[in-house]
Amino acid sequence: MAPEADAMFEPLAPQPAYRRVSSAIEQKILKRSLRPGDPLPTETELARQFAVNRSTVREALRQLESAGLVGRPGGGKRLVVTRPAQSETASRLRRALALDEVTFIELWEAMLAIAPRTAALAAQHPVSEDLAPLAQTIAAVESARNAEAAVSAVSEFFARLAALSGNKVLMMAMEPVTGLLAPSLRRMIDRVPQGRSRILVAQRCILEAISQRKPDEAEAWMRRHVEDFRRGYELAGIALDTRVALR
Amino acid sequence: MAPEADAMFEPLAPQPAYRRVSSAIEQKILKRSLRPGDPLPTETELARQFAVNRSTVREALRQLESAGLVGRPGGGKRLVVTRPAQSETASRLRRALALDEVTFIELWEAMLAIAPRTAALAAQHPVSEDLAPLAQTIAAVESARNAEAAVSAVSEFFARLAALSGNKVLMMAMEPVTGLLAPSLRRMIDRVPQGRSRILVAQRCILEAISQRKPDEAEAWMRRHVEDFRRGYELAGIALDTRVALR
DNA sequence: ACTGGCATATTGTCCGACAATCCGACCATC
DNA sequence: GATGGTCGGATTGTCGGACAATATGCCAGT
Repeated sequence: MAPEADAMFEPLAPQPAYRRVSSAIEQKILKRSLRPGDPLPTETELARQFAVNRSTVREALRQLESAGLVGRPGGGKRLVVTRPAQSETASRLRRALALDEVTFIELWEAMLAIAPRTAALAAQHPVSEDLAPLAQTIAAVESARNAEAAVSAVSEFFARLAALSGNKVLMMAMEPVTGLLAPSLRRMIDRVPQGRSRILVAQRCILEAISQRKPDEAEAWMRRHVEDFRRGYELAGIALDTRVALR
Repeated sequence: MAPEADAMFEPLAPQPAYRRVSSAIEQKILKRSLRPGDPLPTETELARQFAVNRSTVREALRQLESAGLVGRPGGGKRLVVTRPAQSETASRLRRALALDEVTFIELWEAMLAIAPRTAALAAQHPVSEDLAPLAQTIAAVESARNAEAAVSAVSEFFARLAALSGNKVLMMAMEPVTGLLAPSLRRMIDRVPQGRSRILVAQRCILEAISQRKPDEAEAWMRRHVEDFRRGYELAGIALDTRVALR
């Protein structure tokens, strides 16, 4: 990872002003002295405080905007501090993975690691969760007219499950994986006729295990479910090292 | 998540020019018609093509730069298309999780899901990997003078392990988790005297299992290792729902 | 209290300018 | 021929100023 381990000097790079400005504001946000909802000073005011031109401030603001640290909720005019929306972060992660030429098998392995534990957590968490949404997505998988709709319902199933687990880290990890797996799943459903019914059986069992608060059972079913997914993929005759693509 | 489900109309928001420009370039990159390494046209040229002012182009470029889609490798002047560096994406994810007030226990659960499978994969992958770096980080943990160094060596251990697994998704997932867990680990090591030696024992066993290509054993040891971590944390008398902070 | 209108502030976009510096070409030297 | 120096043009970083569109806040009127 460090190809120039023998380099004696760091390349000295005086950062441009727009980056220094954005870092300064970013630090304030990360240190929580600027908190979500707080409005930022106006561009002219920022320019005055940093003693730079407004254009420079604007470039800095665009960086923060792109990072999701500031935003314009409600289509307003002034920028306010915000936290990166989970969906935003997830899609960024998805993009990064896709550009990294991640293969199906890598995603599947990650899925195999994450999903079963997530199911177990969803089953064991004491919070009196509402299982209706989960059941709804199962129904959506069943009643979906085309493969497209079925696939997105399956993704939704995993997302809801992660939400039930109450674990934000797992939620954040799950979304990019299912999102990237979706096209593969779609092809699989197209080619393997019994695929959908097998998915439904597994989902129902998982739901059942969760509603009965049996973590081990939920975990086991989920593991089987994920493994089944891989089998279906092989059955569909697609190479495991196929690189995933964006939608 | 959709508080205005009864809204009849989407708020029509004609996006500002700088966003349209950045989206246009972004699309080209995501579609791979602009590929990493390709130099972008100059700002003036882009301004001409999009028929906007150079300032507007610059704001768009700052967005892409912040997204890691373009960069300036080697401190050059011209921007070239690049893929988001994994470290960059990981730190963004770390930030997002930290701002989301993720708790220790959530991170730990994610770790428990990811790390054992990662260890198993590292042990079973047929590639003739070099285990020396892994052994080195263990040595670093042992010889570390202060808690700070020990902690960063432990993080490094997990990162190397993920690298050995050859799974980019797991690598990407591991980094933010260990990074956010680091401060907790640090406090734990400070307060639990035998903590470090237990870590070392586990790490050696994992290394041993990997070098002997015993996935199950590696997985089991890693699970024990992670569970041990939690125990140490409780022993240190820190609440499990403590929110993690950045560095 | 709600509404509508008005002045002001703020953003989005443009123009033009200039210093710093990176790049490539050209040239001298060994 | 390879290395190193010089130079001019191209490109970026930053600045100042300008103006239209519109969000915001204030005030009057009902």
